[in-house]
Amino acid sequence: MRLGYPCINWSIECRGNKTFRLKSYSEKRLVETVGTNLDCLQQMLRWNVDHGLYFFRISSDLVPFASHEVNTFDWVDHFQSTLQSIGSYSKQQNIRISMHPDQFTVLNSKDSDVVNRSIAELKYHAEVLDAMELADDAKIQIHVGGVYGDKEASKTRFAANYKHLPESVKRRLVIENDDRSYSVKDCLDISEQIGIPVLFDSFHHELLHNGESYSEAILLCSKSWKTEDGCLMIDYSSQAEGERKGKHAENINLDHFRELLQCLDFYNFDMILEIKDKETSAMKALPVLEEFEVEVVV
DNA sequence: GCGTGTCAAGTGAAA
DNA sequence: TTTCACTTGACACGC
Repeated sequence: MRLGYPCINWSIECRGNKTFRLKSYSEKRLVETVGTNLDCLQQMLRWNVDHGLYFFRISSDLVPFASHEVNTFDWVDHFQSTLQSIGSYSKQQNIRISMHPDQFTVLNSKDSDVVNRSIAELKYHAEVLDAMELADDAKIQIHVGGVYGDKEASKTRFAANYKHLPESVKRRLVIENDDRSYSVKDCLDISEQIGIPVLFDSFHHELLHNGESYSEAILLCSKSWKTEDGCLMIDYSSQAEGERKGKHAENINLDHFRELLQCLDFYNFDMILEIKDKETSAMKALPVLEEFEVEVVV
């Protein structure tokens, strides 16, 4: 099992998700920003290896406006050697990489413009991982999308649009259960139709489910991952105390984390902690895994 | 320098 | 009908 956190490391000086306003777009600004972000990504990965964290989600802001029409710059070519070198380091260290396009990526939208922009965004994410020369186990995770008053039709539309995606996206795309529309069962229905792996989000599952235990849900999701996909990916979080339902915790609740681990029969998965203080919580979670004698990648 | 309104993009629930 | 939340932070304008 590998443990990680998303996008930002607060312990080091730099941020790997620097961006700027569309109004101030220029090729110079883009090159500077991407250069800074890649440099920081390298630093974060090294920090992670030094601290026993071998799973990392790269920020979608790595290349600002990557799928926007304003951006005609061939950033893949320009940053090829850097991307390749980061990818090579990741493979050498056995680091698992993922990405999570934001909420504007809606593959099952009823608006074809939204679908086309979503596909462009997915292509960008695939380009990053491809330029890093990562294997198919480096995934791009998205939610199923909107319901539009008819969930079954919207699931079918997702499956239909998926079939038209370029191969570079298909081999990396996975779907994740969300907290208000598409449960694990809904995702598995889609998976049965098109063979897409289902990423398990434990917090969303607490908020929206069909009565499956953690253990049952994880086993079911796990089966949707083929050998070349790598092991199941899990997103973990817990409720922020006294906050709106569904809000992610500021820091890890170790009792809650132990409760989840106690429910499980096997630990053959990689886990991202979606908790606000990022690497700090991940570092607190590592010793808990030891309590459960989970075999952690080192 | 600092305070703060706003940022490319979608959807649905809450206010 | 508008605002808010979503991995939210931080850019950049105006003083």
